[in-house]
Amino acid sequence: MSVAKILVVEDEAAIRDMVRLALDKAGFETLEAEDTHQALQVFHDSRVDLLLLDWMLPGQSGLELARRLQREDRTREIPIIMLTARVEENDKVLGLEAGADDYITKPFSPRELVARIKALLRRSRPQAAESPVQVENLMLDPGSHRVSINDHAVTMGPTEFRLLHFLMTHQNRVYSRGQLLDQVWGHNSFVEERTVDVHVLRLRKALSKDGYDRYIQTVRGAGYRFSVQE
Amino acid sequence: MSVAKILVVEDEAAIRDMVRLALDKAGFETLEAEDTHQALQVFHDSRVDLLLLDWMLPGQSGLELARRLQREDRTREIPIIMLTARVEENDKVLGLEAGADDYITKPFSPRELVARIKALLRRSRPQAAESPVQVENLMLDPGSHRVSINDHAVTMGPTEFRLLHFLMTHQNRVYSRGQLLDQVWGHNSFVEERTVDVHVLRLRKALSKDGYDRYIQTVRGAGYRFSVQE
DNA sequence: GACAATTGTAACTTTGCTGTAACATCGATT
DNA sequence: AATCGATGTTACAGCAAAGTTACAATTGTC
Repeated sequence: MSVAKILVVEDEAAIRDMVRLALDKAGFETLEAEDTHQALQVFHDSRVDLLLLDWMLPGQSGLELARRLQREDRTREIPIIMLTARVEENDKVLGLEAGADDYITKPFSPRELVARIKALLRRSRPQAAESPVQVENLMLDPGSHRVSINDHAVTMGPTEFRLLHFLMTHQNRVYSRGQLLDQVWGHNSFVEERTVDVHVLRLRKALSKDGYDRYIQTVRGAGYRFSVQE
Repeated sequence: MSVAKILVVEDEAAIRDMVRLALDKAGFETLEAEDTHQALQVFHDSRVDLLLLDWMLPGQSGLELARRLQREDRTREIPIIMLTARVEENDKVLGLEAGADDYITKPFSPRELVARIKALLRRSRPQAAESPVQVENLMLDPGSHRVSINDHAVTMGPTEFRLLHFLMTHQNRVYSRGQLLDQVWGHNSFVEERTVDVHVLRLRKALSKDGYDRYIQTVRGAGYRFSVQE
């Protein structure tokens, strides 16, 4: 996850523009939607890391959208910041109940907005703060996004990194190509299952130093496994 | 469930043909219906694992069919992918609300279609994590797909693994070759019964360490049995 | 905008599993 | 012990799964 994608759901074009300007400047990628329907569309088509949601929307309200996202696995973990037009206690309470993680009242400064977003992303992205995983002299550190063998850096592509991370944190269990696609590539990718093989090959090449590729094991007819044994 | 059955509800013959071609090639079994009425007929007559539903149908719309399936227990769990002719916001939202799990807009590539189907089938059939089985020092763990005797790894082919798993979870009962073919090979396999003998032999060889092959017992005239006794 | 890195796919190669037939052995029945 | 059906064993051809390579397309970087 290089750049966080932030979806802004807001009917007023002026506010959308202002928000986008602020987010672009802060280095985020901005997605936009004017209403709930468009928002669902965006959720379907791309990964969203954080949702900026206006509470007062034409048609289906932001509240309903939030509740809906709570119901589905794929969207449940996405942090939500709600935008409220004024300090209305009732809205806030409802919003927090519906799964909003934070709120900000208009008018707000771009600086405050960005600060809240960063804070929330930091908190809700355990991956970034996750602890390093080590197996013998093979070490993977999610924080610095580095892999090393005997303190000697090992290079690999992003996909291989995610694959290794998943496997190291789920040792001794066999995962089918399909499961790995779900876990490592994400839920809606149209990728051939055999593609997994190629990335396993690349990962093995990267780990071949000191024979650490032996831990990436093939289980014929079942999938792949990370294990120290055998 | 060896081969997934997919029902295609689509009025245009050209698209039906294209879809069937793609599904056949991907190894799925295809059922077809031109309208809602025929579709209900198919649901009545056979098991359906996934529904590909055109949204624009003559007569009763796909939307109504989806809602109807939601109402009945037997069909509620069937995942639905809807086919929409064009990007029509309203349709998509209505569809997702009516219980569609995914949608795909025409024109679509066979590859994308198959990929989405596979992903959906994978997700909607979460394999229950099976627990390890142990008999004395013989241990079989479905999760890691491993067999060991006295903590020492034992290797065998996929079929022997499935056979041993079945036998260990159904001890002290005799199974005929025919029954074993059904249980271990799958319900519609055209395999000689004597093939079972060969795999039993291979399994026995694999278990011969410490004499664990003695648990795979022949019951003359009846079949095979896994038992600790005798 | 040129260059490098990464990704996904297809094609080809290699590996080893699977199913079958043929032959050997065993056990029961006469 | 002779016979016959059932089971054990072996060998092998075909095939499916996994490994590998090359490449085109995309993406990121300077």
